[in-house]
Amino acid sequence: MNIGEIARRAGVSRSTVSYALSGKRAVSDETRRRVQAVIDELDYRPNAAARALKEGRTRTLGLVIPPASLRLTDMQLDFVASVVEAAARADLDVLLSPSGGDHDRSFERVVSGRRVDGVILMEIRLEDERVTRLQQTGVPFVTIGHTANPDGTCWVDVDYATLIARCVHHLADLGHRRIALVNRSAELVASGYGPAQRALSGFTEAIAQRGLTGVDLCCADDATAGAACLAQLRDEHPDITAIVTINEAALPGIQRALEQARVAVPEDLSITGVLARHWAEDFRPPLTAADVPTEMGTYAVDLLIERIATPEAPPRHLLFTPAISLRASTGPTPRR
Amino acid sequence: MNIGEIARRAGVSRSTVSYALSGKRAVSDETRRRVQAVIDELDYRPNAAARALKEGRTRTLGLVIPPASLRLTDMQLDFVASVVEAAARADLDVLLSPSGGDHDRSFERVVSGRRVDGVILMEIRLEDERVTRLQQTGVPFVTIGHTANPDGTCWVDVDYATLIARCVHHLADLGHRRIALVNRSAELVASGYGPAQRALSGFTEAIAQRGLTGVDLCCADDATAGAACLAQLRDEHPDITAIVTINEAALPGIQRALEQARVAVPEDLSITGVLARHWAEDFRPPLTAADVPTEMGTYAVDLLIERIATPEAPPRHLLFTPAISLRASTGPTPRR
DNA sequence: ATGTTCTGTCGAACCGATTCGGCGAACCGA
DNA sequence: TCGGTTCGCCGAATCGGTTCGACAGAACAT
Repeated sequence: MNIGEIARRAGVSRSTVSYALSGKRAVSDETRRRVQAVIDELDYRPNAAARALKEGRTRTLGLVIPPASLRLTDMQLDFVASVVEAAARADLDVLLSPSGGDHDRSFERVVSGRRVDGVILMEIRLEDERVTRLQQTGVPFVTIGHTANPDGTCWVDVDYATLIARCVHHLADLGHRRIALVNRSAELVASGYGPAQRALSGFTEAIAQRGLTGVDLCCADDATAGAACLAQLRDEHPDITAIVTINEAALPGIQRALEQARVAVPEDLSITGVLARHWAEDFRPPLTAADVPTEMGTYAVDLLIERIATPEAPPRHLLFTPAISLRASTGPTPRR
Repeated sequence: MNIGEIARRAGVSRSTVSYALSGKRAVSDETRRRVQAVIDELDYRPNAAARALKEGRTRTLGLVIPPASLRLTDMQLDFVASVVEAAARADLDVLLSPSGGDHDRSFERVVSGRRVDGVILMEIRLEDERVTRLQQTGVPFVTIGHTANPDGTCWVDVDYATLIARCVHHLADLGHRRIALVNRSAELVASGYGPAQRALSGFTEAIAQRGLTGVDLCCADDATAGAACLAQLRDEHPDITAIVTINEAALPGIQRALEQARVAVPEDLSITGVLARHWAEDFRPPLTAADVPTEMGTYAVDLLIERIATPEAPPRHLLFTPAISLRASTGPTPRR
């Protein structure tokens, strides 16, 4: 079922079939109808590889995801889903490549085998060799999160520093003087993971600015660690009256530990942070939090499409600073 | 940087470069070294589209996922991750296609544009038109979950019926007489979603076999619905002493409702079911449950690779029936 | 009647790989 | 010394599309 077969059956040349399909040159209505009839009958669709070879583009986007060993957070999952959805809307396919572990063959295939027109890179480190590699090969790319020197690249990101600072200010306005930051895991922080580092810097700055007392701790990304983290906090810093967090996976554990210790939210302890909306809403009581927009992936795809079209244009960035949604988990300092 | 450029610089013909790379014909060591040197210098990699066109295969697998609107469960996520990982090990790439919503253009591109060598289809309905479509086009495919008439197709699946029955028997052995099944959402059951339906049939059968009293309810896939479901259960069927479930997303809500109502597990109520291991382990107390294997995706990929190699071979199936892991959430019937 | 423009179609080149048939040189045994 | 193999390489065809130049015929202006 190639284009030649269609041409023969319709009694025209191969180029005419091509033009009838693409509309790039005029074709008489009569001919177009005849061609279309044959196409419908045989359920013909042009071979993607042949088209890609001739056109020099694949109509495919590469999405580099963290390896399966690191389990994806809900936010990352939302991101992948919205990327795929947005690409589908633009009639683009998405090729997945696990990377960051030892699957570098996959990454190499995707970036230098010209399998894709552009790449979206998630889980960026502040110093990331994959970015360097992409710049070398000249493949258009957009990162989710940004590196230490972000001016030369395209990216979308959440402004963790500002958002965490806003959370601190919100708590300070309510009268809180001693606040804890529950960050992501120690390994992530150590490896230069942007969100974790920027959350910390936003936290320390805001704490200093308001003259408060701040405690920051790392917490692995699971419920058990969350429970342990809350226990440790109440043990070592019993005077803390509010918590700020970006660690979604720890929330169920925190919830459990709170109930076990009979700590009432927000009467005894206020909780807020930067979280995917559904995590905030699933907590009891629902968490006052900056909701990370789920359409980040959509914006990344738009940016990438734009970059593919005009690679010489100066790189653009999108930094999201969503407003804090007031729910029920923050309140005035408890009286003792 | 095409193969002609390499040939010119190495002073050989294009075919020699190709043979040096593939090893399909003898090439002298001297020539091979010279070619390799040029390739390394220019960082050359063959154009994937050209190769796919000539070879008639793309070295790419298609993975059809549910659309983003339905949020993926953790089990599905594990599955996607393990598919991508297994494909990468076999030097295959994975093309994502959201389908089941209204993005059928994407599905059509993937299956009939010869963009992939084979397809993995997840979230199968008992009657699924996508399966019919794939059979029409003759693209090799493997489904995760199976349709009403499963003999003609390749699939991997979890034997929900048997596993849920085993859970019931386990509880019956402990003395429980009145057991509830917390199923997935009513819509899923209504739409003919296999796991939900087979869980139900396994449940009813085992209940009848042991002469027990069974209650089955549907529960939306989120924490709030989980809490509501447990409340309803304790309200309408206060004599229930054990719960069996396959609804992971409802667990945090169930946990919360239990703690609020001061119901002790397993002293007042036993809980078990078929769940991804990490959900079972994150519960307090850890749930006795049949752990759904995380490597399902690996098996699906293996099966698909096999099917691509020998499409005429009779279709194979893999039905998983993992043993129940005894943890701490089931115990003898409470004395009143 | 003649020259010009416009329409619709065709043929051929091309994208970048793989692969088959063939060919010269080296090597073998008789 | 000569016929037959083997080895290593080359040239050309091929996969299935897209696109450019050419061209016949109709429409139109002069």
